[in-house]
Amino acid sequence: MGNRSQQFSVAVHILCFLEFNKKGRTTSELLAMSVNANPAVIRRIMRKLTKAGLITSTLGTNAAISLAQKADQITLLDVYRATMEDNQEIFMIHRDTNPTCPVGSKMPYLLDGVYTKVQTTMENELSGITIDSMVKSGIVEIES
Amino acid sequence: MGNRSQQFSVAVHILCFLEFNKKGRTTSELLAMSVNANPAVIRRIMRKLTKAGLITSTLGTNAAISLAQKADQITLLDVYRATMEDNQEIFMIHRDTNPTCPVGSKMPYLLDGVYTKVQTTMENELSGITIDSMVKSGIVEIES
DNA sequence: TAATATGTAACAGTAACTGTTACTGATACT
DNA sequence: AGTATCAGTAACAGTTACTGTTACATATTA
Repeated sequence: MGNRSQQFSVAVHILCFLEFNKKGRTTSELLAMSVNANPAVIRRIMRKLTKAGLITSTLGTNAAISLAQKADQITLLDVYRATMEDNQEIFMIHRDTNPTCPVGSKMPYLLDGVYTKVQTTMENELSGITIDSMVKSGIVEIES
Repeated sequence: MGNRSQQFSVAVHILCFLEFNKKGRTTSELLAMSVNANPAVIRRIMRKLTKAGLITSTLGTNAAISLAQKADQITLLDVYRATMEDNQEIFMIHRDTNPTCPVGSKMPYLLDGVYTKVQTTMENELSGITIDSMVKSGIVEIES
């Protein structure tokens, strides 16, 4: 139970790093060092962020990764949508209930309604937090 | 990613069933039929609900399961807390980051703050939904 | 052409949940 | 007393998903 994947957190980490180091050149190996994970893991998450239009990357000797949008326009909802691709739902619904039972036949529908409401609230909260605000609030002291 | 466990949903199902069938006798086998799952699965979840003080059960020939509180006082937050015991956190944080990196060293703390805020919002939403309201809104037609 | 770094595929290891069986223990009815 | 019933619990297999890792293909720059 609970969300066992750390991809959302690592994705936020990557984006914050890119914003923090925007004057320098960021590679997947550098990100891997900051996150303390394998470069392939970073690239696996990068693929989703690229697909979602949040980052861009170039190939070759001077390859570099950078934000595809301004940091104050990338919200945690964008990151959530990008990393949670398949499993967008906050809670899993047991849909294989007994269709002949007055309760069982209606539970999936009922839960759908309730979870949608909760999730919308959560997403509104996420949409109010930007990468820029996170970096500025927590990782500033070195930049002048 | 996302929450792969259906225990929260099944727990809500169980509680709604108990409220709906409060004039009858509910057994774990009856619940298993409504949920369409093995009775042991039901009992596994019942254990958590009992521990949290949401249901009571008796043993013996006429054993029965019933709500330990009035249905309009049991909220989905109670159910969430009961079933998510260990994994209360909505998102997993990658805590094994690089302590020598200005970004990596601060990410876990930053994410803690953000996630706590989001989770509080979600929990407030859950605390506004009761078992009684769910049953009344969706599973009423048979009761007069 | 060589070096560098991303893109991608494949595989093992691990963790968690569900499904299932089987047994124990408590209670009520005969 | 004795038996039937049903909750409580433990144990195990099967499945799924994520992380960690290696290896290779691909694109770009020097």
